[in-house]
Amino acid sequence: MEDKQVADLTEDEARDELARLALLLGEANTAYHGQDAPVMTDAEYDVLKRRNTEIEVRFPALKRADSASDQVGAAVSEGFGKIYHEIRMLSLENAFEDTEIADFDDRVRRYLGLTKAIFYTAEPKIDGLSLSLRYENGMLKQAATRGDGNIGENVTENVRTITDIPKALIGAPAIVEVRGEVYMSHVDFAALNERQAAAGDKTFANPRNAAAGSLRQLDPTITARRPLRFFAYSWGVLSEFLSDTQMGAIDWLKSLGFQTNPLTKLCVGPEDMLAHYRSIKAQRATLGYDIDGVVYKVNDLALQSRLGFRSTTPRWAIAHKFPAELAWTRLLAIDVQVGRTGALSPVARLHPVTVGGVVVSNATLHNEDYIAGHDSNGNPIRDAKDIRIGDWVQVYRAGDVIPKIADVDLARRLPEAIPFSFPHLCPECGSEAVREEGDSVRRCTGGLICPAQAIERLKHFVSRGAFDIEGIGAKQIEMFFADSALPIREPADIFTLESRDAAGLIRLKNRDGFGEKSVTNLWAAIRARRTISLARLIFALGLRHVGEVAAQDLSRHYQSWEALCAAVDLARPAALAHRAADEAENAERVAAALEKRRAQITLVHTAAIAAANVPSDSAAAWHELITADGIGPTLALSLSDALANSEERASIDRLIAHLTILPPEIRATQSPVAGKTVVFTGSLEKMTRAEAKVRAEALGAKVSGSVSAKTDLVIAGPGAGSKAKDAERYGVEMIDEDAWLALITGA
DNA sequence: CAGCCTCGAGTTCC
DNA sequence: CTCGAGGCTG
Repeated sequence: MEDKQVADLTEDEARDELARLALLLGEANTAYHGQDAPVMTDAEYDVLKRRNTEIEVRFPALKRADSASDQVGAAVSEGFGKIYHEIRMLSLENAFEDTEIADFDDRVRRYLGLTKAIFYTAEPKIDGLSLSLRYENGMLKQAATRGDGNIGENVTENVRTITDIPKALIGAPAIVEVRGEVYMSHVDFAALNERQAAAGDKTFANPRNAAAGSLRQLDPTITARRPLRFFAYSWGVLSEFLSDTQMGAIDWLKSLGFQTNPLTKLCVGPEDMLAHYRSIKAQRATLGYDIDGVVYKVNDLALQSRLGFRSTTPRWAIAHKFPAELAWTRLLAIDVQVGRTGALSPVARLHPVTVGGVVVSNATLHNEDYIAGHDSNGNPIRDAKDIRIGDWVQVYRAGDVIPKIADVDLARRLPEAIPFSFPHLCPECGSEAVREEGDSVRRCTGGLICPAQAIERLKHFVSRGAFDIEGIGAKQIEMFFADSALPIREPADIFTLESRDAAGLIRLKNRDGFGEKSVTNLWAAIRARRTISLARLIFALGLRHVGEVAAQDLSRHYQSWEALCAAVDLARPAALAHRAADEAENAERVAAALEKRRAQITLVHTAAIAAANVPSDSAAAWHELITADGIGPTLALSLSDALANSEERASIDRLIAHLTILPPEIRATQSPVAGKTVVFTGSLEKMTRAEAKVRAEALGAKVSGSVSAKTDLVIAGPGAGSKAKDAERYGVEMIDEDAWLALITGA
């Protein structure tokens, strides 16, 4: 049937064939996106996909809900449903040195205001995949991978085949989420690879990949034949909590029937933790499964909740990683890439070598000083080496991910090897590439003239946190940028794509990779993004120093694109005066060293003139900009430069013309301190300063360091000094710590 | 003004 | 994931 012409298929044959294709394409997609090796070439994939589309066109009624043709271009289906983690699955802060563990303990105790030693659990860090299991009324209901921490993949059916994971719990609360690590033992891994090889199937590079590949099988019967195991070590949502310590919770998980790691131990203070680390490290080879370090957690759960979280990691845990695996290989070439901001980044092309179970053929070389081994003044740089093409280099994967060069074997250096000369012209557009004083990167000055920068900025524009247009990813940007019939050269072009296509002679749908359906979907996806939040728009522009968070800050502060532009435009003279003053100050420093008085005097003079000519409303707009939350002079100047650049501005205006911009949502919060600016002063007795700040912010308050007319509330402990006086002077309400606690807990 | 924390921008492999 | 640097805190 596979070879039968589409025109000759009966309806039943077509249905079966679509099912077969769905399976094959699904597998290819999973393999392509996951950690597994690709199962087919792109060309083979295209042939199957085209056949799938042809059949669908002939038998529209048979089209499957999971049809691959619904995925546009190379954006392919995921194969698994998505599960939202009610409680985020976080990553851990990493430490490599013993001293970092003492630092961690110091930080924890300082934050809590404790001087005496505290208890930590220490357990091996299993090198597998984290998993969250949800039980309702004792029954396993859902299993999800970590994903990005917020949203994971639904692998419930596969997880049901893992014997270490109970399908039912006895005596458990109504809702229990258990978290832990899926892994494969060394023995099982070796046996699996032997079976795979015997059957002519691909073998896995390491147990971690084997576990990942097995868990992400679309067919649970395959997972069932893979020997996966599971250690429980944490939890998410619990309808009822039964312990007040980490160790107690682990014992509780064990009593529910989960495997917990036998090397989990309670330690007091850093020396004890390090001793257990060394003990685990010594046993590493005999454990029978891969571990990549030791995890320490504050044992007291009440303290854990006081410590809380930073943006991506808890403050109460740290992973102490084992030293990375190293491998020697030859450096074949050094290429220089150009990034979105014009940064020239050197990349090492290596003779392929296996490091930690993965074949590495590229490695980052950071910047030109890193390759030279010293900065532009000849001072040696920490960890950097004089690296030359042809050298034998030692490679490792930092954090087990990014390949880096650890060392160079000077004894094996060829006598003819010469130091790498870093280009001073952009390799992509030939513009001059300059290094700002004190900057470690050299940047192409070509701006949007440089094709590399233009492409990278477009890729950023359509990326996930920005416009996130389904069907236009990095690949499609490359394609459309080079396209002569239907080009995308700037963001606005994306929104004129459909009308240009309609008017064009060569229609998009007639070309490779785009069928009728995918074109329709693409237009729908683009239209859907004509309405966009202000924050996403600002972020998408890809201005230097303006990332996702800064974009949100700007959005929240100015509420509309017009208001933002008006403020930035108004602040322009003040911005220029600020820069002039900066340059004058720098010149002063240089002048002091080199006695270049004349140049300095000129700059100071220019700065003075610039400052004198700043209208007061401009100065006010500038002041508001740089005092807005999270915005400083560097970011403000970058923003100002971008909007004052006529070409850039015109390009942005062309884009805006196609958009409906949504103002930021006002955070609906009932807390009595929401939106208020509060200042803590004096000593606090029931909590530390840091805790107080975090709690206040969680309730929507803004915590400031100094009292001003804008302050709404001052919380004064004993020993409050000048800030209490300021509060009186500005007539700001002042309360003590107890009143504050009553206020926020009463809420 | 120094040190801490968070953010931005860079990169690899599959 | 990590480095460097911007912005904030003490």
